[in-house]
Amino acid sequence: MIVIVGPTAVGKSELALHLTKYFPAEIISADSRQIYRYMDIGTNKPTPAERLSVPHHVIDVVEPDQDFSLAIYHQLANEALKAIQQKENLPLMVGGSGLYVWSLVEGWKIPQVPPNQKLRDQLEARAEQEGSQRLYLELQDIDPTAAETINPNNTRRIIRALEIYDATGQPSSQLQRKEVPDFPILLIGLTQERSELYEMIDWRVDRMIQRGLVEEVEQLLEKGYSPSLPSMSGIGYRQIVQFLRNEVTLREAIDRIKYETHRLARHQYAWFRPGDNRIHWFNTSKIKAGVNLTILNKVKRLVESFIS
RNA sequence: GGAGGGGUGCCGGAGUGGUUAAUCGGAGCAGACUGUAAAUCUGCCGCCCUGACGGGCUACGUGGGUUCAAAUCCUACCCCCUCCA
Repeated sequence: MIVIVGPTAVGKSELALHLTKYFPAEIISADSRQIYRYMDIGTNKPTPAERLSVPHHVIDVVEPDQDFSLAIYHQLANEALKAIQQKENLPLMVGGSGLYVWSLVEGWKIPQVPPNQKLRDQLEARAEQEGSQRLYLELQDIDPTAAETINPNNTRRIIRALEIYDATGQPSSQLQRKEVPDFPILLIGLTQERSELYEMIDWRVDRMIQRGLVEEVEQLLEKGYSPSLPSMSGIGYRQIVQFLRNEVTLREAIDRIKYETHRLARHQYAWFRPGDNRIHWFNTSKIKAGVNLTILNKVKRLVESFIS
């Protein structure tokens, strides 16, 4: 499997599409937002034409009001992977959702404990009243290892750890395993100087507006999707909803989308570190239109030697 | 021409004599992460020295002044905004 990682807007998809011209590849998306149907512009999904020319997996897999999670992603991506491998095509994973990427690349075994909404509501209410510290103390008691890595203020993660204990009687830290995949993986990372990346992001956000992001959000609202859904809380959607409710001007909404996307890019670097030597990094700084020929050729050679 | 309001750190915006390098928000920087992950959460954030404690320097439009002490009071000047004409 080839995996292309990096922050949003560096040109991962573009590079991937170029590669599919030279190799019989199919793309597996590792993007936590492109999974939602009807959310095309704001998530910068590949175009219908692109998706017609190359099979794309794990895109448009759920309705905006359906639950999604790492575990579901893990399963879908694994199924796609097996199917591609059976066809003897080259699986090409592309995406910026670090959690999703590493879960596959490192072969995480995710604790099979689906969300227990009743328990969650209950614990959330308690956190509200008694403070998350109280829950944290309980977690320390039953799962000290997990408690060590969870901040006492991070109610959401405390609750999940408690939820796992509630369901299995075991500390979540005991259930976390890795099973390294039995096939070789080539990791390619794209990076770019920070200020240039921010410019690319800003440009792309402006284009999303031109392409009709506001209308896309209006349509989602018309279809009855609540702004409080996780899907609608994604960057671009949340801010446009605020604009449509007259809480901010369009100008402000656009600025916020840009800033939030900058933050997203920074967070993505926490998952894909330029110092991580498992990743073959390519710097696209100073290159106007994303991926240029030099980099494409280098990557091509790398892939060629990898598959031979 | 007349009346009034205001100039604070990258931006917005508190603060009206000392405990203020200056609440808070944004931006920026750094980090955690195994069923919400574009989520949730954490740290830093004037400059210089220090790993940290701490120390030094410069700061609230500009120049004077009052005071032991001023972003906060007085004064002159510059600039901005609103209303009336």
